[in-house]
Amino acid sequence: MPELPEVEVTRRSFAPAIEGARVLSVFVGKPLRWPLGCAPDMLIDRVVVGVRRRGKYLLLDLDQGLLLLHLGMSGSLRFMQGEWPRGQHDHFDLATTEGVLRLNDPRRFGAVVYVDSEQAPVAHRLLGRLGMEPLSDDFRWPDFRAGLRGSNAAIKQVLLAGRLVVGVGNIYASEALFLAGIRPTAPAAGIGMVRARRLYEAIRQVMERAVAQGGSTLRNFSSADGSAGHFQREAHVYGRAGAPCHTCGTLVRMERQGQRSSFFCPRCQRT
DNA sequence: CTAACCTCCTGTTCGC
DNA sequence: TGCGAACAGGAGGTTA
Repeated sequence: MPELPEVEVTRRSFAPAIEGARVLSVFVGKPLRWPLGCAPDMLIDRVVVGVRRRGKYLLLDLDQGLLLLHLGMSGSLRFMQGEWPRGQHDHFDLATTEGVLRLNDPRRFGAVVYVDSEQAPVAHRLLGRLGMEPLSDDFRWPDFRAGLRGSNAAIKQVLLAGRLVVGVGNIYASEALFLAGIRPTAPAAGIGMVRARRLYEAIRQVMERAVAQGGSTLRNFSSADGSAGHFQREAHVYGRAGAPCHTCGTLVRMERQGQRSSFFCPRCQRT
């Protein structure tokens, strides 16, 4: 499941190669989460100026307008030169002078949306409420601390909501909370200064480490050059229900929280 | 405003 | 061995 590290690793794996490319043709397959928002042929002859990321969205800047790409649950991109056979889950192609950017997404929770500008209503609806970027300088401790204080919801839900900090999905929320010694169900506002600070550091640390490891490949994630990630080998709690905690040996527990599974060590994460 | 739930989708896993 | 049910969850939308 692509979270921030997977999206960032994907971005880095094709951004330099696609920069300056001119669009030759566009293929749109089965419907994704939202419609493209323009006639596919309208994109022909546009030039890809750069690739940015905001939260889990990739922003493909064109010389006029931009494409918002989201990988959803099961999406991955490939960027390659030449032609290669399209599989049944390949639902979008952007063929350019430098190669073909192709979205593969079996479950089709992903999206490719064209907008005229980041200020367009559609873009604003999708991007406007996003929280701080954990890997950037705008991830500020005072703001994070204040955000926690302001919510009585369970800390894991606050992290997943993305209004305070973006990009933290189910895997990395569980891992960061383990590193900080905080139980996923703890009310955000009740977390003390020291542990809140530890969580702030843990989010940064786990995101940086995951990017360095190429993300997590649980089923079939790979970056746009086809390489898999390795962070899943380092997971302390995610997917380890019933296995001994790396720190204390207590068996890791899995509990439903909201509609999701949360993993934690009942001893290292007491409250 | 918040919080809980619903929804989209298909490959994989599980129970009988 | 087969087959349907349950599960996986990002995240916007809906409802209370």
